[in-house]
Amino acid sequence: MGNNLSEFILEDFLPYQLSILTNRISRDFSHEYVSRFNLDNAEWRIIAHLSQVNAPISIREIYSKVDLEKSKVSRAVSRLSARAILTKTENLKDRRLVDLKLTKCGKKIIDEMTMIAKDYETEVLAKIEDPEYFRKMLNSLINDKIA
Amino acid sequence: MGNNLSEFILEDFLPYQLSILTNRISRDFSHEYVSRFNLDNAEWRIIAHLSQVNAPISIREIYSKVDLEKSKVSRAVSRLSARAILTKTENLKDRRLVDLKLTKCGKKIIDEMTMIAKDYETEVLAKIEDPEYFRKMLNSLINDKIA
DNA sequence: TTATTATCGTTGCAAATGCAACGAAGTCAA
DNA sequence: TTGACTTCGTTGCATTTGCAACGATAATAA
Repeated sequence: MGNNLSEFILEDFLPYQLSILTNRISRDFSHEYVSRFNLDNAEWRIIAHLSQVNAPISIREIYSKVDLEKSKVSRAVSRLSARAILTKTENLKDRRLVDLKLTKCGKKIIDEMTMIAKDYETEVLAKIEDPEYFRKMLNSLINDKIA
Repeated sequence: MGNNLSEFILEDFLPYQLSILTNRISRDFSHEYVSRFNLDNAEWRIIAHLSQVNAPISIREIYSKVDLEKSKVSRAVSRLSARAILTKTENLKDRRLVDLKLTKCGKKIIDEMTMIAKDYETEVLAKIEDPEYFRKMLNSLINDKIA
């Protein structure tokens, strides 16, 4: 009777599926840094990003690379600074900038989290047939070009 | 010198990658229902879900199936009702429940959005080598079992 | 029946969010 | 130099969010 060809099935819709999966994974993994170090997602990303760079970097550098709101980064950085997980110092070449740098405490956190993160990732990928290929396709979506 | 084996690369971390991709896709697609019908994500999901069911369904039914907060659904439903996109009526068998039902206006919206959503999905999937296989793996992650 | 417990949808409220505006600092051109 | 413009990080503020508590209804047990 009705034209079922035009039905819309939300559960099969790619953006919805991605959202469901991502939220679940995000929630799962966040449990690790919340329970151990009482960090939120922004704080976790900031620490993780900082750990990759040797030289001090600015707030601008962070929010442009790590997909977070400017004000969110600013506030998260303040909290992290208050907890001595990182230091904020004035950049002497350009005094508008703030130099951010992990403290020993911050490095300790990322060291511990690195192992946990890798384990978690392995655990998730174990659920799919061809993890390598999946990641390749994921990357091609992220980078907007055919893999 | 340093033990680089233990470095953590945020950009390669699966939960982070999924988050980036999902946010981008979500933002992209939301543009369609925001600009055309001034709906937010919760409203969109509610309409989409309602369109799949013939019988009226409750708020509880929606938030349990569609991964939204109870209060978010309640408020979104009120807005949609105020705009006559759906109707809220008391369920006579169980007066705690509310019967939700799309109006003609609501059906019109989902009809139009169905085509747009399908086109968008096709467009996204065109960026990967083997869309079928990708979806299969995505499903196995969502359903937590090996595909 | 009555008492207890559970479930429904709504709402109060504190916290989080995101935008825009701000002061401070730097850049550039006249 | 001066003045206009840009960029930096912070913050004010209105909106959104999510949790918990609530009244209303229903289910269960005594």
